Amino acid sequence: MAGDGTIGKACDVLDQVAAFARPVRFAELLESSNFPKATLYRFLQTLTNQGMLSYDLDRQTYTPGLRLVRLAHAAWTQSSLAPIARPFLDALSRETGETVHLAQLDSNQVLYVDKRNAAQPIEMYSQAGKVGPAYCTGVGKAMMAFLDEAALNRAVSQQSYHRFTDKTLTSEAALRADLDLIRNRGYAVDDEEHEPGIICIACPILTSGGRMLGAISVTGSTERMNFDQLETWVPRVRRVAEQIGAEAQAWRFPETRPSADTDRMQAT
Amino acid sequence: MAGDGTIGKACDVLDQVAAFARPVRFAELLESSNFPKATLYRFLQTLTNQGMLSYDLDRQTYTPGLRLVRLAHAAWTQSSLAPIARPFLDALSRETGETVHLAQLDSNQVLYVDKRNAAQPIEMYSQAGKVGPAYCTGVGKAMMAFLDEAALNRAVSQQSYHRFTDKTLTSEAALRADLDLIRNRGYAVDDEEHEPGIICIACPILTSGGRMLGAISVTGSTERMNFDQLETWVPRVRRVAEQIGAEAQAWRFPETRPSADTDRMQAT
DNA sequence: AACACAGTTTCATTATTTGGAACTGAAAAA
DNA sequence: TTTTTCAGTTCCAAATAATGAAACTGTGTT
Repeated sequence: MAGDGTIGKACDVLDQVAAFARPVRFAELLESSNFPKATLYRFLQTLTNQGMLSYDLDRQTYTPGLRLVRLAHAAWTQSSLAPIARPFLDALSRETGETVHLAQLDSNQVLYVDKRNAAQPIEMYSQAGKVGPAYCTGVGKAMMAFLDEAALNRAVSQQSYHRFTDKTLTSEAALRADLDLIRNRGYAVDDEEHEPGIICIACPILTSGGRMLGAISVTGSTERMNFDQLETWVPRVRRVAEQIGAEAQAWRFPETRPSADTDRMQAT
Repeated sequence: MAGDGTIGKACDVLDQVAAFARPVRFAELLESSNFPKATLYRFLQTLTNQGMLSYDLDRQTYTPGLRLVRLAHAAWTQSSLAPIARPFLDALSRETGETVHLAQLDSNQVLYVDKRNAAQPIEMYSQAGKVGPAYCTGVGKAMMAFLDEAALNRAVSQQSYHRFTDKTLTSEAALRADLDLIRNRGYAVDDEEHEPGIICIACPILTSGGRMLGAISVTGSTERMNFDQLETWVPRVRRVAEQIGAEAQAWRFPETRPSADTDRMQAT
């Protein structure tokens, strides 16, 4: 994955800082990277200077910078399916009363780009941007199943196959078998493969040409329901996925995108 | 602002793509940048390759990439005041029933990092990441007023002073005068300077050492209230700002940050 | 068939990055 | 106090990567 000259290296550094998920010291980064001291130092300086990292002078620590938040807003608005999918997610969430996720694939990981939570309806951004494993989540498998062969091979080979529960698929072969099944029936299932007690169904979002754009899922808990009940929703979820796919295809390009930023700022 | 070697240029390109706020063609970028064709081309390739941009093969357009969303999640969680401020914003929003903003300064612009909206309580991430002008918003002025002299000079000189309404402060002198006032009384006011009908009060968030971290505001509309009513909330807002400042100072560094990622994923 | 034009590739030149090593300053150990 | 240690910082010749003018490609147009 690495290695586009200077820019690639700089991105690696960003990822590394982000990966710590807490403020990091120079020394810690030095250890976990394989850049020489001076090189890493200069990268950190430059990135900080650019606002891609932020440096706490007192504690001498780095964290990802706010400029990323600004840029991500644009990314979320333009590159993600979230603005298009929003009304559909709202509807689906209302109808099912369950947690609904919208995800896309990033570096063969699941990137959650939007969410509706049954219980606690706030909590949005804390989820958008979160990543998860692809091989043991409904959305992850739904997406992988509809990649073209080359991309699928890459994706499948890059999974970690960590055993989260005793139902987790822990081999490439098992995953491939499940993906074939998913491709045939058109939806994926997560039967407590990632977290005990959590089950879900997921449908891929595809263009009419068959290109995979993302996936949506409805999640439930085994305490409140079983699979048969959850699968009741499959036709509805599939239909929503189709609608999102169709809109995504149509939407792109009224030359100036109408108003992805939906609500008036009213800020101050 | 520009010019840290290759990395700086790459960041410029990212900003440029983001600035279009819609998918952009190569030619459009070429026109608005001053990079030579081949140079710009290679930057776009590399950034796309890294997931910092995404490229629509069909339409031949670039948009900011999803990797930014992933990185921003980390930035928001770690570098912003949002996780610390969350409960305070919730409370303030409940008590006042008005729109509440949390902002920080990024490139001398206001970056909204969190929000509670009176009317429509969802809508979070669409706001987090949005930027606004500093010289004509409550939070912007509250923050600028408490910058140290060097930073303040830079900030003041970089404002655009565009006249949004006939109450907008449109000169450096007028702004500086207002900032002095704000510094003395400890809070800022936006009297329809950005949008007609929208008024707000804002308090800076400071460390005990006086370093400015951000600001919070309560916004109202002239239809429903006047300034006297709104200013009733000043002591409360100031207190919340102080609490957030104190927590921010304390929080940073239980060596492994307890759990910035608050809620269980339950994803799939 | 000829043209126009957006997008892509090439390659010798130029400028930047690189990283070993030496330096600094503050804090811990003697 | 003096010495040691070590994280963080600076330096500079060598190595590498970025540069950009110009040539090319291929798609869609006159």
